Amino acid sequence: MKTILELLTEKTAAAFEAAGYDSALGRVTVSNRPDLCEYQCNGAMAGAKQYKKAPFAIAQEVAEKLLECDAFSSVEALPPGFLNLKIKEDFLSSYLLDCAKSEKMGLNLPDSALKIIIDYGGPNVAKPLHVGHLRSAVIGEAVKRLCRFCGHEVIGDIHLGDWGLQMGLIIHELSLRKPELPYFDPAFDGEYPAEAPFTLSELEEIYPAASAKSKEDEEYKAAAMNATYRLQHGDRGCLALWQHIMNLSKTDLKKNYDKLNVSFELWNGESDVDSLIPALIERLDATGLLYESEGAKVIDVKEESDTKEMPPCMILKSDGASLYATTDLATLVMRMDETDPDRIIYVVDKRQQMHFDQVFRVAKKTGIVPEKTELKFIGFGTMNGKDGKAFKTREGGVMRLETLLGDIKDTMRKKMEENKNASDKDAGYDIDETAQMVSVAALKYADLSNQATKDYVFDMDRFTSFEGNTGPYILYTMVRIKSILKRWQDETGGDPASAILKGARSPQEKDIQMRLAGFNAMMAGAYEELAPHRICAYIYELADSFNSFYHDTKIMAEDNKDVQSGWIALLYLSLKVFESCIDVLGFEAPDRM
RNA sequence: GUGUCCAUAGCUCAGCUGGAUAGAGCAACGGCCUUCUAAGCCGUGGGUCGGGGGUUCGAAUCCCUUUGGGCACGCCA
Repeated sequence: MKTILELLTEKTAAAFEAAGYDSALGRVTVSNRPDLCEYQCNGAMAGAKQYKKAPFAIAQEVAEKLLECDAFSSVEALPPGFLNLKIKEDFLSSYLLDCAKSEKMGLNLPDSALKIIIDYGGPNVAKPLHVGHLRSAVIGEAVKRLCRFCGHEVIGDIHLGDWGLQMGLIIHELSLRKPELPYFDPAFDGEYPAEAPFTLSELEEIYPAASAKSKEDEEYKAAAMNATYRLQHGDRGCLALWQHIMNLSKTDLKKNYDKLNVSFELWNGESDVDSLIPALIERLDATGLLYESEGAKVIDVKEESDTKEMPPCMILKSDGASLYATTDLATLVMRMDETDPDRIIYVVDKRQQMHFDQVFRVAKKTGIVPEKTELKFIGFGTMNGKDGKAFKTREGGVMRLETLLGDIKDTMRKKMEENKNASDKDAGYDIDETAQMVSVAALKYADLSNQATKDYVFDMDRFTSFEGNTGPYILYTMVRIKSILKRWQDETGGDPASAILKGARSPQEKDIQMRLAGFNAMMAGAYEELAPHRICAYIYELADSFNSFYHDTKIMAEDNKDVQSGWIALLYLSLKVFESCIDVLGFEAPDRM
């Protein structure tokens, strides 16, 4: 269905036309002076030059034509040429009734769903998740859910880093620590143990230790590279160890992503495309675009319109080994082959912008990805600490995601215990579960409410205080709504879903209705720009409107049951909108907090 | 050096594609709990939108210029 702005624009456009002006001037927007009117149209000013006429005169003529309009209770022309439009209460409420009846609150769904792959997460196995992985996971998940909510078929792919030197480092370090293991015996041809010869925490200690050694010791590094080579060339022992590492690591990753409400449909990694690389090279070679430069194999990606220097994309190193770009291209080959998507969206640190520019150009130029498939890069900024530098622990180390989430949860729990009142002792109220929900909301909302492309400051104290524009504020608002709906249901036995929305009786109520009426346009805009922060801004404003209304209106104390059920309908609709929004953002609201 | 992104209240950020008096939150100050959760509500103070030009009826928004910062620029991923 049409957005309310589209409907109102149709009305004013017709009026412009009736008055003898271009109907394109009739664009209606939400008023930026809510004290004067709800909606406005500035077309008279835009058209003044074209018609060589005072904008105020045009506005007056158009206002004249809108007197009989069923949508506006008043239309006022104001100098220099504003057209101030006040909406009729019943026009607004009947629009909302239509929205409520539609599947997704008035959001238009596409005729045919696009097939979209979202590449996000990108953790390395054998390394714990840290705050550097947070943004990709949180933003990627939100973008995935946003696309899905807007009616598309979406596949999330974690794109594991599971095939590089890091694996060789671990294998080599293990061979030094536990040389007696059968994996290191070339003569061994029996079954390897099913149980991994190390624990997860050992693994997490081994990698940084090995990495540090390799930086100081050339011989050590060479041995690790050799282990990498053996792994990539099918050595049984190496592969078996690799499998152990993968199993342990994936289980742990899953557990941590679960806590964040993040999940992936595909757990593919670099290892899955390794076998495709030889064919990829042949294919690239066959295009004639691949050539040798300084010993390496590269493809030019310069374009006429470039304002900057664009280095060629390196496909093979001078020693013949593959690179980052190679696996990314091979991954594209696989994705086109298996899924043939209409769009692939990468949610990656913005510092990798140029790399992806190069990969995308090679993919298009060589036909790996056809013209019709859109390759989209969403680059996000760094999460900084209060000092403006990359977020660190107090000791200056990298903070694990688990620790961060745990700290927020602890603070949260304390706060809940302080606020505890008698009714919270009821059965079915799980303080731990609630603390978990609220902390996830706090963390995700803090991230998503900023524009993805910008760096942002993560201030632990600020986000655990839970005041103002925060995830918990949104949840708190929803809890208030849920609480009233439940009481009303208990007291009247009515079903909130069948309560009928009425025309607004107060400015606060009208404010909520207007915001609800803007839901479909907001969501469509957020999808268009792949911008979750627009959703955050929207629910914050909706929460603000609601809380103001809540304060002034004693819903349960209302004697007029007709009026009361109208409010219940409003609350029910608001809750539906809130729930849709936070579901897209990737968190949930408890019933109480 | 080249390119790119950014600069808005003391701090953290919005600003819906050029509109009226630039908005929130935090911090500061003052009010509001015998009635649906005070994680809330209402109010006060706080701005040369980095500087300078330009485009036009009108600019935080578009163009040029300048200053200060972040980031990226072939054999890491």
